Amino acid sequence: MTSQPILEPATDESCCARAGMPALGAEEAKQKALVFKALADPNRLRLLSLVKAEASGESCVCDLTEPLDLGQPTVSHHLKILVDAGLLHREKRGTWAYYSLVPGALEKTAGLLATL
Amino acid sequence: MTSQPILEPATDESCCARAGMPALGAEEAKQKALVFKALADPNRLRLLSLVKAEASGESCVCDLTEPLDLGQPTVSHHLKILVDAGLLHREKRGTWAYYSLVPGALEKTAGLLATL
DNA sequence: CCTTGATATTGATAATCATCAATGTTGGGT
DNA sequence: ACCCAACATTGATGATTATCAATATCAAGG
Repeated sequence: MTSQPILEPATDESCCARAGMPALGAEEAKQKALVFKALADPNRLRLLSLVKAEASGESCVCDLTEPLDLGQPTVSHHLKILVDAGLLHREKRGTWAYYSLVPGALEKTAGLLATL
Repeated sequence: MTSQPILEPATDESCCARAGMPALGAEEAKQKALVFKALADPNRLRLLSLVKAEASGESCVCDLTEPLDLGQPTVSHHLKILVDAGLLHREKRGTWAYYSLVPGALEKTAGLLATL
């Protein structure tokens, strides 16, 4: 059940980020921290980098397992975390699962830092 | 001893980030992950936000303890992590310790995402 | 000096996390 | 129907981590 993207929760209740509030609320902070948690692991950063570097824009798990020197279940686990964070998109075609960057997700994450 | 800033390691051996390398190396990834690890906690995000929101640009620990509903040692611990990551600057004046944003650190962190 | 107040550090504990081995699932070929 | 290949899930384990209580440091005032 743990599969709702964090980065675009399909809108909160209010339309835009808080107007002139003094500081980050507890709930907002928890949401934003989830995205950074997804980035807080070297192997996940490398996964993002590998997917981004792929000319076709997408990579399957088998292409990502070897360069990271990790087992396939571990790679799948990391990819799931990145998908749940809204950073990667997963598309299954046949036996393969293709992962690609969610367009604009990295930029949006960078924006989270600006609106702290 | 764990007090070297990550965000500006005073230069690696080579001058600039890798030129046309296919993907993030293991060592680079570990360094970048350290910064995101520092951001991967709701209370630390709120600390950054509180410091940023302060008109004077700096906050002492006593001002940060109450709004987060955390004990003073815990806040000090989080602040240390943010300082070690190169995000906050600490200046001790008298009995108080004043924390302020390192200029450009958040922007530089955002840049890390662009150069994945 | 002695006390007080503001922070930092240490030690302990419960929770979270990264990893792997084993197993489950599912789609394509024979 | 059967098997194989690609991927996901589960369970277990060792390593980090967030937190607090207790204690240490350290500067300013009396």
